[in-house]
Amino acid sequence: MSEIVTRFAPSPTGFMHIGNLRTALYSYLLSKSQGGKFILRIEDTDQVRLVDGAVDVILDTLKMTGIEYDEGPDSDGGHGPYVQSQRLPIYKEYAEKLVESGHAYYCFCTQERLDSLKDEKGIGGYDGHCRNLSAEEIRKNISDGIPYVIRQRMPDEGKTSYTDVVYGEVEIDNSELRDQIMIKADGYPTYNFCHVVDDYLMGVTHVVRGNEYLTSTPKYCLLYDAFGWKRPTYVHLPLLMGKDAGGNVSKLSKRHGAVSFQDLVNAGYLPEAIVNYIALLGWCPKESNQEIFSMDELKSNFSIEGLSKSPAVFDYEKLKWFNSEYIKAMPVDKYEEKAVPILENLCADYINKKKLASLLHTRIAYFGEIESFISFVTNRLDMDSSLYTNKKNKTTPENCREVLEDVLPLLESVEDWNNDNLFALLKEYSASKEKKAGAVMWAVRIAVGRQAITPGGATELMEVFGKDESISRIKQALSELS
RNA sequence: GGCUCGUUGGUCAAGCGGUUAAGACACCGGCCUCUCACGCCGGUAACACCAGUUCGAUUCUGGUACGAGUCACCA
Repeated sequence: MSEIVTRFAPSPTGFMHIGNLRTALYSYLLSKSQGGKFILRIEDTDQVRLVDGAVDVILDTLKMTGIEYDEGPDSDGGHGPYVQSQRLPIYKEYAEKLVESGHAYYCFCTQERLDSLKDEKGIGGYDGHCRNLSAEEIRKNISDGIPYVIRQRMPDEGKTSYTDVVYGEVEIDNSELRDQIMIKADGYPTYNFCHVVDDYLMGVTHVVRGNEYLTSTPKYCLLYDAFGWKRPTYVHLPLLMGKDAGGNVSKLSKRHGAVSFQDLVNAGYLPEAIVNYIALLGWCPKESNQEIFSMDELKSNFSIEGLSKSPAVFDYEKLKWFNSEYIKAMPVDKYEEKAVPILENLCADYINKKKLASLLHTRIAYFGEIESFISFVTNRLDMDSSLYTNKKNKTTPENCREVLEDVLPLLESVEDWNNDNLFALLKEYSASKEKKAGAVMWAVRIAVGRQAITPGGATELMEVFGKDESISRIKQALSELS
């Protein structure tokens, strides 16, 4: 059996759409699950849409996600160059071959004429106007400097079909196929043509790509046939969808929120969690209900039979769950490496960041969420004394005030200010007064935190704030209660 | 509009002729607990519709509806 070769062929648009990343992932996994080869190719033939630094975005993303290519722009495997704009002579040569064999032809039609062919809905369709130009006319037009493109000649009748690995048999009437442009007037090839040439020349055996190519694939099959090349195996993937506020589903785009890999990383999602989640959007392991997968596990578990046919809606809630699982699984030192700097940026010097970070560890779904959790730390919030009322612990503003008065001098005398000592102290106090520990804790927690729900209990909060700030907050609370 | 593909709970998704139709997220209860979170236990909720084929259809076939993709000198 010959080796499987797959590729990822993004356009350098400046950002990595999450759906595109998933395509890369599946392409990579398909190859690596079988010990095959994976190629990265940059499709930059649209000179109008070139963006500076866009290739770096692609390279960085693949690096961060652990999708490693065997051949690519910066690692030649003998099939280079891997950037299409550097392969222009190759496309020219192959296009000419097709002209010679009658599978393609020169077209000199103007944009105006093409536009006039479009219907009221703006749907175009070339009429084959230049199909049968004589050699004489072609020579004259070229020497007159009339711009031209090279078009693929589609069969007039019959059907073209192929077997897709996930969708099965796909058959299209040739009458549906337009004489598509292979080489543009600027001399650059179109995707429709050059990806076929490249895939063949680079030995790609399995073409993995989005479902939007399902119906144009017959044209590519015809190209393979015209060259006399063996067609690759096609693996079309269901699209990634987004749901808007109104509940409408459509192709995942910016209106649905953050959709680029970089956006998600910036929001504080971990690359491993993102990869894990998108791997499961359209693929499911066989004979297992496992959901948490490392890249190595994905490689060994991936199988093409697990691919789904139907589009999947990207669910930020589920992503959050994956991310929180990954955060919780982080070793403390690694977690602190990420969380503490964020807190240092946000909090005053006297705040115990490590402690705060540890309180947040099981509470945040992504790192960008930290800020929203700690407004009570960075400010003394406005509060209402009704917060002191708690039914379960039978607390009221009045009895909380008594507790705080009792407890203040006790706290002031604490030398070693940490959670364990503080907890023991308050526990002892509550026992001596025959109060519920919860009632004492409630009073202190509200006085110090100044909000109903806090990440952490009374004594944990006090450790975070340190002695001076804690005492100061209790004094303020007392003055507000009198 | 033509063509192509799709349709299991709100979302992801197992199932591949006979099942009490898995599991996960979300949601709702309960337990744990210095509030919340974590953790644990439990619950609500689905085969788009109509015909066939069959002893028997969520599973096979056809149609309908709905959704999506595509019809560029973009990929």
